[in-house]
Amino acid sequence: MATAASNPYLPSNGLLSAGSLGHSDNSVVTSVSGGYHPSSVKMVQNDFMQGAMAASSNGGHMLSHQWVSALPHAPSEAGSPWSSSPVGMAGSPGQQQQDVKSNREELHSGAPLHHRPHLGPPHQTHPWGAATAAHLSSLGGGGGGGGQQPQPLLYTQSGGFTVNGMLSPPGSQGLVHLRGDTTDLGEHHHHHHQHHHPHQHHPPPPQHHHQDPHSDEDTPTSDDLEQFAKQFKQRRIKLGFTQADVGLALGTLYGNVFSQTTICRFEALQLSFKNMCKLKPLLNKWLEEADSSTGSPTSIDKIAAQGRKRKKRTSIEVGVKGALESHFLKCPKPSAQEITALADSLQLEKEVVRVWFCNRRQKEKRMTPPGLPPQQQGPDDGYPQVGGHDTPPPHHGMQTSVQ
DNA sequence: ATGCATGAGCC
DNA sequence: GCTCATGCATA
Repeated sequence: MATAASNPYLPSNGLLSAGSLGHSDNSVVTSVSGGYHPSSVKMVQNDFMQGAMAASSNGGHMLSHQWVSALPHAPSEAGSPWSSSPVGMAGSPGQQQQDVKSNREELHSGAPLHHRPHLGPPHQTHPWGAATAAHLSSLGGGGGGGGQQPQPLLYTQSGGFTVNGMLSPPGSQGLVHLRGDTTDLGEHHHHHHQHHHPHQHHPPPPQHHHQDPHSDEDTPTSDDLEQFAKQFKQRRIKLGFTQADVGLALGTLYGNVFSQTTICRFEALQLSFKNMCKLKPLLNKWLEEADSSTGSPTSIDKIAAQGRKRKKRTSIEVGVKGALESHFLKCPKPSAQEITALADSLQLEKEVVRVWFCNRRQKEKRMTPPGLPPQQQGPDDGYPQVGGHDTPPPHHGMQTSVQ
Protein backbone atom coordinates (compact mmCIF):
# COMPACT_ATOMS: atom_id res chain seq x y z
CA MET A 1 0.00 0.00 0.00
CA ALA A 2 1.71 3.00 0.93
CA THR A 3 4.50 2.24 -1.15
CA ALA A 4 5.96 5.37 -2.02
CA ALA A 5 8.18 3.41 -4.05
CA SER A 6 11.22 4.48 -5.54
CA ASN A 7 10.25 7.02 -7.87
CA PRO A 8 10.90 5.69 -11.18
CA TYR A 9 8.98 8.43 -12.63
CA LEU A 10 10.44 11.53 -13.76
CA PRO A 11 9.18 14.70 -12.53
CA SER A 12 7.94 15.77 -15.78
CA ASN A 13 4.88 17.28 -14.64
CA GLY A 14 4.17 17.91 -11.19
CA LEU A 15 0.60 17.94 -11.36
CA LEU A 16 0.02 15.09 -9.21
CA SER A 17 1.47 15.28 -5.91
CA ALA A 18 3.66 18.02 -6.71
CA GLY A 19 2.50 19.81 -3.83
CA SER A 20 -0.28 21.65 -5.25
CA LEU A 21 -2.55 20.01 -2.92
CA GLY A 22 -0.38 19.15 -0.22
CA HIS A 23 -2.38 16.25 0.68
CA SER A 24 -0.05 14.56 2.75
CA ASP A 25 -1.66 11.45 3.34
CA ASN A 26 -4.16 10.22 5.54
CA SER A 27 -6.62 8.81 3.38
CA VAL A 28 -4.72 8.04 0.46
CA VAL A 29 -1.70 6.26 -0.07
CA THR A 30 -0.76 7.96 -3.01
CA SER A 31 2.36 7.22 -4.57
CA VAL A 32 4.67 9.56 -5.84
CA SER A 33 3.42 9.99 -9.08
CA GLY A 34 5.17 12.39 -10.95
CA GLY A 35 6.09 11.58 -14.31
CA TYR A 36 7.07 8.78 -16.23
CA HIS A 37 10.27 7.22 -16.77
CA PRO A 38 11.32 6.70 -20.23
CA SER A 39 12.27 3.25 -20.48
CA SER A 40 11.99 0.41 -18.29
CA VAL A 41 12.00 -3.11 -19.07
CA LYS A 42 9.07 -4.79 -17.81
CA MET A 43 8.37 -8.24 -17.47
CA VAL A 44 5.36 -9.89 -18.46
CA GLN A 45 2.66 -10.35 -16.12
CA ASN A 46 2.69 -13.25 -14.00
CA ASP A 47 0.88 -15.77 -15.87
CA PHE A 48 1.26 -18.24 -13.26
CA MET A 49 -0.58 -16.22 -10.92
CA GLN A 50 -3.76 -16.44 -12.63
CA GLY A 51 -3.63 -20.08 -12.53
CA ALA A 52 -3.82 -20.01 -8.91
CA MET A 53 -6.68 -17.85 -8.36
CA ALA A 54 -9.79 -17.81 -9.96
CA ALA A 55 -13.02 -17.06 -9.23
CA SER A 56 -16.37 -17.05 -9.71
CA SER A 57 -17.67 -17.39 -12.96
CA ASN A 58 -20.88 -15.87 -13.36
CA GLY A 59 -23.44 -18.18 -14.16
CA GLY A 60 -25.39 -15.85 -16.06
CA HIS A 61 -26.85 -13.15 -14.32
CA MET A 62 -27.23 -10.29 -16.43
CA LEU A 63 -29.82 -7.98 -16.01
CA SER A 64 -31.03 -5.35 -17.93
CA HIS A 65 -28.81 -2.60 -18.12
CA GLN A 66 -27.66 -0.57 -20.79
CA TRP A 67 -25.38 -1.58 -23.27
CA VAL A 68 -26.39 -1.01 -26.55
CA SER A 69 -24.00 -0.13 -28.75
CA ALA A 70 -23.63 3.08 -29.76
CA LEU A 71 -25.04 5.39 -31.98
CA PRO A 72 -22.67 6.81 -34.30
CA HIS A 73 -23.66 10.16 -33.40
CA ALA A 74 -25.23 11.01 -30.28
CA PRO A 75 -24.83 14.56 -29.58
CA SER A 76 -26.39 14.58 -26.31
CA GLU A 77 -24.89 12.56 -23.73
CA ALA A 78 -25.53 14.17 -20.59
CA GLY A 79 -29.15 13.70 -20.46
CA SER A 80 -30.25 10.71 -22.25
CA PRO A 81 -28.20 9.84 -25.16
CA TRP A 82 -29.89 6.75 -25.98
CA SER A 83 -33.26 8.10 -25.95
CA SER A 84 -33.00 9.22 -29.39
CA SER A 85 -33.97 6.79 -31.90
CA PRO A 86 -31.37 5.13 -33.85
CA VAL A 87 -31.68 6.55 -37.11
CA GLY A 88 -31.52 3.82 -39.50
CA MET A 89 -28.93 2.26 -37.49
CA ALA A 90 -29.41 -1.21 -36.72
CA GLY A 91 -28.21 -1.27 -33.27
CA SER A 92 -30.79 0.67 -31.68
CA PRO A 93 -30.57 1.14 -28.14
CA GLY A 94 -33.32 0.17 -26.19
CA GLN A 95 -33.23 1.63 -22.98
CA GLN A 96 -30.41 2.84 -21.39
CA GLN A 97 -30.35 5.54 -19.21
CA GLN A 98 -26.92 6.01 -18.77
CA ASP A 99 -26.60 6.55 -15.30
CA VAL A 100 -27.30 5.36 -12.15
CA LYS A 101 -29.24 2.71 -11.03
CA SER A 102 -29.11 1.63 -7.71
CA ASN A 103 -27.09 -1.13 -8.47
CA ARG A 104 -23.92 -1.30 -6.86
CA GLU A 105 -21.22 -3.28 -7.86
CA GLU A 106 -18.50 -3.07 -5.70
CA LEU A 107 -18.75 -6.32 -4.28
CA HIS A 108 -19.90 -8.59 -6.73
CA SER A 109 -17.19 -10.72 -7.63
CA GLY A 110 -18.50 -13.76 -6.36
CA ALA A 111 -21.99 -14.50 -7.11
CA PRO A 112 -21.87 -17.59 -5.15
CA LEU A 113 -25.25 -18.48 -6.09
CA HIS A 114 -26.22 -19.13 -9.51
CA HIS A 115 -23.78 -20.94 -11.52
CA ARG A 116 -24.92 -22.24 -14.72
CA PRO A 117 -28.25 -23.80 -14.35
CA HIS A 118 -27.88 -26.79 -16.37
CA LEU A 119 -26.71 -27.09 -19.76
CA GLY A 120 -28.69 -24.52 -21.31
CA PRO A 121 -27.79 -21.00 -21.16
CA PRO A 122 -29.30 -19.08 -18.47
CA HIS A 123 -31.45 -16.96 -20.43
CA GLN A 124 -32.05 -13.97 -18.59
CA THR A 125 -32.89 -11.37 -20.92
CA HIS A 126 -29.74 -9.68 -21.36
CA PRO A 127 -29.40 -6.15 -21.51
CA TRP A 128 -28.02 -6.08 -24.82
CA GLY A 129 -31.07 -7.66 -25.80
CA ALA A 130 -30.68 -8.84 -29.05
CA ALA A 131 -28.79 -6.22 -30.49
CA THR A 132 -28.33 -8.13 -33.44
CA ALA A 133 -27.24 -5.49 -35.55
CA ALA A 134 -24.60 -3.24 -34.63
CA HIS A 135 -21.99 -2.40 -36.96
CA LEU A 136 -18.81 -2.75 -35.36
CA SER A 137 -17.23 -0.62 -37.78
CA SER A 138 -19.26 2.31 -37.10
CA LEU A 139 -19.45 1.99 -33.53
CA GLY A 140 -18.98 5.37 -32.73
CA GLY A 141 -19.12 6.30 -29.44
CA GLY A 142 -21.37 5.52 -27.14
CA GLY A 143 -21.76 8.18 -24.98
CA GLY A 144 -21.79 10.93 -27.23
CA GLY A 145 -18.58 12.40 -26.51
CA GLY A 146 -16.90 9.27 -26.72
CA GLY A 147 -15.47 8.33 -29.80
CA GLN A 148 -14.24 5.14 -30.65
CA GLN A 149 -11.06 4.44 -32.07
CA PRO A 150 -10.78 2.98 -35.39
CA GLN A 151 -8.99 -0.08 -34.72
CA PRO A 152 -7.38 -1.91 -37.40
CA LEU A 153 -8.83 -5.24 -37.18
CA LEU A 154 -7.01 -7.22 -39.55
CA TYR A 155 -7.89 -10.65 -38.99
CA THR A 156 -7.82 -12.91 -41.83
CA GLN A 157 -10.79 -14.94 -42.13
CA SER A 158 -9.69 -18.11 -43.49
CA GLY A 159 -9.56 -20.86 -41.07
CA GLY A 160 -6.65 -22.49 -42.64
CA PHE A 161 -3.96 -21.00 -40.71
CA THR A 162 -1.04 -23.14 -40.81
CA VAL A 163 1.08 -20.95 -38.90
CA ASN A 164 0.68 -21.55 -35.36
CA GLY A 165 0.86 -18.61 -33.32
CA MET A 166 -0.23 -20.24 -30.26
CA LEU A 167 1.70 -20.90 -27.31
CA SER A 168 2.19 -24.26 -26.08
CA PRO A 169 0.25 -25.17 -23.12
CA PRO A 170 2.26 -25.36 -20.07
CA GLY A 171 3.38 -28.76 -19.35
CA SER A 172 1.81 -30.48 -22.11
CA GLN A 173 1.66 -29.28 -25.49
CA GLY A 174 0.64 -32.58 -26.68
CA LEU A 175 -2.70 -31.18 -26.70
CA VAL A 176 -5.80 -32.17 -25.30
CA HIS A 177 -7.93 -30.98 -27.96
CA LEU A 178 -11.31 -32.13 -27.51
CA ARG A 179 -12.87 -31.68 -30.74
CA GLY A 180 -16.03 -33.48 -31.01
CA ASP A 181 -16.05 -33.90 -27.41
CA THR A 182 -19.18 -33.82 -25.59
CA THR A 183 -18.48 -30.37 -24.68
CA ASP A 184 -18.00 -29.49 -28.13
CA LEU A 185 -19.98 -26.47 -28.37
CA GLY A 186 -18.04 -25.48 -31.23
CA GLU A 187 -20.01 -23.13 -33.07
CA HIS A 188 -22.63 -25.17 -34.28
CA HIS A 189 -25.05 -26.04 -31.86
CA HIS A 190 -27.12 -24.16 -29.76
CA HIS A 191 -30.50 -24.03 -30.94
CA HIS A 192 -32.31 -23.53 -27.88
CA HIS A 193 -34.53 -20.71 -27.69
CA GLN A 194 -36.34 -20.88 -24.62
CA HIS A 195 -36.65 -17.32 -24.34
CA HIS A 196 -38.60 -16.42 -21.47
CA HIS A 197 -38.52 -13.03 -20.20
CA PRO A 198 -38.57 -13.33 -16.56
CA HIS A 199 -39.93 -10.23 -15.45
CA GLN A 200 -38.79 -7.57 -17.48
CA HIS A 201 -39.80 -5.60 -20.27
CA HIS A 202 -36.97 -4.74 -22.20
CA PRO A 203 -36.79 -2.83 -25.25
CA PRO A 204 -37.66 -4.27 -28.43
CA PRO A 205 -34.48 -5.24 -29.96
CA PRO A 206 -34.02 -4.37 -33.47
CA GLN A 207 -33.13 -7.68 -34.63
CA HIS A 208 -32.01 -9.02 -37.71
CA HIS A 209 -33.84 -11.97 -38.76
CA HIS A 210 -31.46 -14.67 -38.95
CA GLN A 211 -28.96 -14.88 -36.46
CA ASP A 212 -26.58 -17.46 -37.03
CA PRO A 213 -24.36 -18.30 -34.27
CA HIS A 214 -21.91 -19.88 -36.50
CA SER A 215 -20.96 -17.01 -38.46
CA ASP A 216 -19.13 -14.37 -36.82
CA GLU A 217 -19.95 -12.12 -39.57
CA ASP A 218 -23.12 -10.87 -38.26
CA THR A 219 -23.61 -9.39 -35.01
CA PRO A 220 -24.21 -11.83 -32.31
CA THR A 221 -26.90 -11.50 -29.81
CA SER A 222 -26.15 -11.09 -26.22
CA ASP A 223 -27.15 -14.61 -25.82
CA ASP A 224 -24.64 -15.71 -28.32
CA LEU A 225 -21.99 -13.80 -26.61
CA GLU A 226 -22.77 -15.23 -23.30
CA GLN A 227 -22.70 -18.69 -24.67
CA PHE A 228 -19.58 -18.14 -26.56
CA ALA A 229 -17.79 -16.64 -23.65
CA LYS A 230 -18.67 -19.54 -21.49
CA GLN A 231 -17.66 -22.03 -24.03
CA PHE A 232 -14.51 -20.20 -24.78
CA LYS A 233 -13.45 -20.28 -21.23
CA GLN A 234 -14.11 -23.96 -20.89
CA ARG A 235 -12.12 -24.86 -23.87
CA ARG A 236 -9.35 -22.56 -23.08
CA ILE A 237 -8.95 -24.16 -19.73
CA LYS A 238 -9.15 -27.64 -21.07
CA LEU A 239 -6.54 -26.85 -23.58
CA GLY A 240 -4.37 -25.63 -20.86
CA PHE A 241 -4.00 -22.07 -21.82
CA THR A 242 -4.13 -19.15 -19.55
CA GLN A 243 -5.87 -15.97 -20.35
CA ALA A 244 -2.55 -14.34 -20.89
CA ASP A 245 -1.55 -17.00 -23.36
CA VAL A 246 -4.58 -16.33 -25.40
CA GLY A 247 -4.02 -12.66 -25.43
CA LEU A 248 -0.55 -13.15 -26.65
CA ALA A 249 -1.52 -15.67 -29.23
CA LEU A 250 -4.02 -13.29 -30.64
CA GLY A 251 -1.24 -10.92 -31.20
CA THR A 252 0.77 -13.48 -33.00
CA LEU A 253 -2.12 -14.62 -35.06
CA TYR A 254 -3.77 -11.41 -35.87
CA GLY A 255 -1.48 -8.76 -34.87
CA ASN A 256 -3.53 -7.55 -32.04
CA VAL A 257 -2.23 -8.44 -28.70
CA PHE A 258 -4.45 -8.37 -25.74
CA SER A 259 -3.75 -8.60 -22.12
CA GLN A 260 -4.88 -11.10 -19.62
CA THR A 261 -7.24 -8.49 -18.35
CA THR A 262 -9.09 -8.19 -21.56
CA ILE A 263 -9.45 -11.90 -22.03
CA CYS A 264 -10.65 -12.17 -18.52
CA ARG A 265 -13.20 -9.48 -19.03
CA PHE A 266 -14.37 -11.05 -22.17
CA GLU A 267 -14.98 -14.31 -20.43
CA ALA A 268 -16.76 -12.60 -17.67
CA LEU A 269 -18.76 -10.51 -20.03
CA GLN A 270 -17.48 -7.41 -18.52
CA LEU A 271 -16.95 -5.52 -21.65
CA SER A 272 -19.35 -3.44 -23.55
CA PHE A 273 -21.52 -5.17 -26.03
CA LYS A 274 -19.73 -3.56 -28.84
CA ASN A 275 -16.40 -4.55 -27.54
CA MET A 276 -17.53 -8.09 -27.02
CA CYS A 277 -18.65 -8.24 -30.60
CA LYS A 278 -15.36 -7.03 -31.77
CA LEU A 279 -13.37 -9.55 -29.86
CA LYS A 280 -15.50 -12.54 -30.48
CA PRO A 281 -14.34 -13.26 -34.00
CA LEU A 282 -10.77 -13.11 -32.91
CA LEU A 283 -11.24 -15.41 -30.02
CA ASN A 284 -13.30 -17.67 -32.09
CA LYS A 285 -10.56 -17.93 -34.56
CA TRP A 286 -8.14 -18.70 -31.85
CA LEU A 287 -10.34 -21.42 -30.58
CA GLU A 288 -10.46 -23.03 -33.92
CA GLU A 289 -6.77 -22.90 -34.22
CA ALA A 290 -6.21 -24.10 -30.76
CA ASP A 291 -8.31 -27.06 -31.03
CA SER A 292 -7.19 -28.05 -34.39
CA SER A 293 -3.57 -27.75 -33.89
CA THR A 294 -2.62 -30.81 -32.16
CA GLY A 295 0.50 -29.85 -30.80
CA SER A 296 1.87 -27.09 -32.40
CA PRO A 297 5.03 -26.08 -31.03
CA THR A 298 5.46 -22.70 -31.88
CA SER A 299 7.16 -19.87 -30.74
CA ILE A 300 5.75 -17.40 -28.64
CA ASP A 301 6.56 -13.98 -29.02
CA LYS A 302 5.62 -11.54 -26.68
CA ILE A 303 5.90 -8.11 -27.50
CA ALA A 304 6.07 -6.27 -24.45
CA ALA A 305 6.40 -2.98 -25.74
CA GLN A 306 6.00 -0.33 -23.48
CA GLY A 307 7.76 2.83 -23.18
CA ARG A 308 5.20 4.63 -21.21
CA LYS A 309 5.17 4.34 -17.64
CA ARG A 310 2.23 4.45 -15.47
CA LYS A 311 1.61 6.31 -12.42
CA LYS A 312 1.52 4.10 -9.52
CA ARG A 313 -1.87 2.91 -8.65
CA THR A 314 -3.41 4.97 -5.99
CA SER A 315 -5.27 3.07 -3.44
CA ILE A 316 -8.25 4.75 -2.12
CA GLU A 317 -9.33 3.95 1.32
CA VAL A 318 -12.59 2.33 1.94
CA GLY A 319 -13.97 5.25 3.75
CA VAL A 320 -13.06 7.55 0.97
CA LYS A 321 -14.45 5.14 -1.49
CA GLY A 322 -17.69 5.17 0.31
CA ALA A 323 -17.80 8.88 0.08
CA LEU A 324 -17.14 8.80 -3.60
CA GLU A 325 -19.78 6.23 -3.96
CA SER A 326 -22.32 8.39 -2.28
CA HIS A 327 -21.51 11.27 -4.46
CA PHE A 328 -21.76 9.13 -7.45
CA LEU A 329 -25.23 8.16 -6.58
CA LYS A 330 -26.22 11.70 -6.25
CA CYS A 331 -24.36 12.88 -9.20
CA PRO A 332 -22.65 10.56 -11.55
CA LYS A 333 -21.23 13.31 -13.57
CA PRO A 334 -19.92 16.02 -11.40
CA SER A 335 -18.58 19.13 -12.93
CA ALA A 336 -14.98 19.98 -12.80
CA GLN A 337 -15.68 22.29 -10.04
CA GLU A 338 -17.46 19.71 -8.03
CA ILE A 339 -14.69 17.31 -8.61
CA THR A 340 -12.24 19.78 -7.35
CA ALA A 341 -14.25 20.40 -4.26
CA LEU A 342 -14.67 16.76 -3.66
CA ALA A 343 -11.06 16.08 -4.19
CA ASP A 344 -10.23 18.73 -1.78
CA SER A 345 -12.50 17.45 0.88
CA LEU A 346 -11.31 13.96 0.47
CA GLN A 347 -7.79 14.99 0.08
CA LEU A 348 -7.35 13.33 -3.16
CA GLU A 349 -5.90 14.68 -6.26
CA LYS A 350 -8.40 16.05 -8.58
CA GLU A 351 -7.28 13.83 -11.36
CA VAL A 352 -7.72 10.81 -9.23
CA VAL A 353 -11.25 11.77 -8.45
CA ARG A 354 -12.01 12.53 -12.04
CA VAL A 355 -10.71 9.20 -13.15
CA TRP A 356 -12.59 7.48 -10.42
CA PHE A 357 -15.81 8.87 -11.74
CA CYS A 358 -14.97 7.94 -15.26
CA ASN A 359 -14.23 4.41 -14.25
CA ARG A 360 -17.29 4.26 -12.19
CA ARG A 361 -19.47 5.29 -15.06
CA GLN A 362 -17.81 2.81 -17.24
CA LYS A 363 -18.49 0.10 -14.79
CA GLU A 364 -22.04 1.05 -14.72
CA LYS A 365 -22.20 0.40 -18.36
CA ARG A 366 -20.72 -2.97 -18.37
CA MET A 367 -22.60 -5.86 -19.45
CA THR A 368 -22.49 -7.81 -16.39
CA PRO A 369 -23.45 -5.89 -13.48
CA PRO A 370 -21.82 -7.32 -10.58
CA GLY A 371 -23.63 -10.28 -9.59
CA LEU A 372 -26.88 -9.07 -8.62
CA PRO A 373 -30.05 -10.82 -8.68
CA PRO A 374 -31.93 -10.47 -11.77
CA GLN A 375 -33.69 -7.42 -11.26
CA GLN A 376 -34.34 -4.70 -13.50
CA GLN A 377 -35.27 -1.27 -13.60
CA GLY A 378 -38.22 0.05 -15.24
CA PRO A 379 -38.46 3.11 -17.23
CA ASP A 380 -39.10 4.78 -14.09
CA ASP A 381 -35.81 4.69 -12.66
CA GLY A 382 -34.30 7.80 -13.34
CA TYR A 383 -32.04 8.33 -10.69
CA PRO A 384 -30.56 7.32 -7.65
CA GLN A 385 -32.46 7.29 -4.66
CA VAL A 386 -30.83 9.98 -2.89
CA GLY A 387 -31.06 9.81 0.67
CA GLY A 388 -31.43 6.34 1.59
CA HIS A 389 -29.29 4.47 -0.63
CA ASP A 390 -27.66 1.45 0.40
CA THR A 391 -24.48 0.27 1.42
CA PRO A 392 -23.65 -2.95 -0.05
CA PRO A 393 -22.17 -5.45 2.20
CA PRO A 394 -18.77 -6.25 1.08
CA HIS A 395 -18.92 -9.85 0.95
CA HIS A 396 -16.61 -11.55 -1.25
CA GLY A 397 -17.78 -14.83 -2.25
CA MET A 398 -15.10 -16.54 -3.96
CA GLN A 399 -15.44 -19.95 -5.11
CA THR A 400 -12.38 -21.61 -6.12
CA SER A 401 -12.54 -22.48 -9.61
CA VAL A 402 -9.99 -23.87 -11.72
CA GLN A 403 -8.06 -21.55 -13.70
C1' DA B 1 -10.35 -10.87 -10.95
C1' DT B 2 -10.41 -5.97 -10.52
C1' DG B 3 -9.01 -1.15 -9.29
C1' DC B 4 -6.92 2.72 -10.98
C1' DA B 5 -4.65 4.55 -15.17
C1' DT B 6 -3.51 5.93 -20.06
C1' DG B 7 -4.77 7.48 -24.41
C1' DA B 8 -7.43 8.07 -28.78
C1' DG B 9 -11.11 10.31 -30.71
C1' DC B 10 -14.89 13.48 -30.10
C1' DC B 11 -17.24 17.65 -28.23
C1' DG C 1 -13.63 17.00 -20.27
C1' DC C 2 -16.06 12.79 -21.63
C1' DT C 3 -16.54 8.12 -23.37
C1' DC C 4 -14.55 3.86 -24.58
C1' DA C 5 -11.11 0.36 -25.18
C1' DT C 6 -7.35 -1.56 -22.85
C1' DG C 7 -3.95 -2.79 -19.61
C1' DC C 8 -0.49 -2.51 -15.65
C1' DA C 9 -0.39 -3.42 -11.04
C1' DT C 10 -2.52 -5.44 -7.31
C1' DA C 11 -5.54 -7.86 -3.89
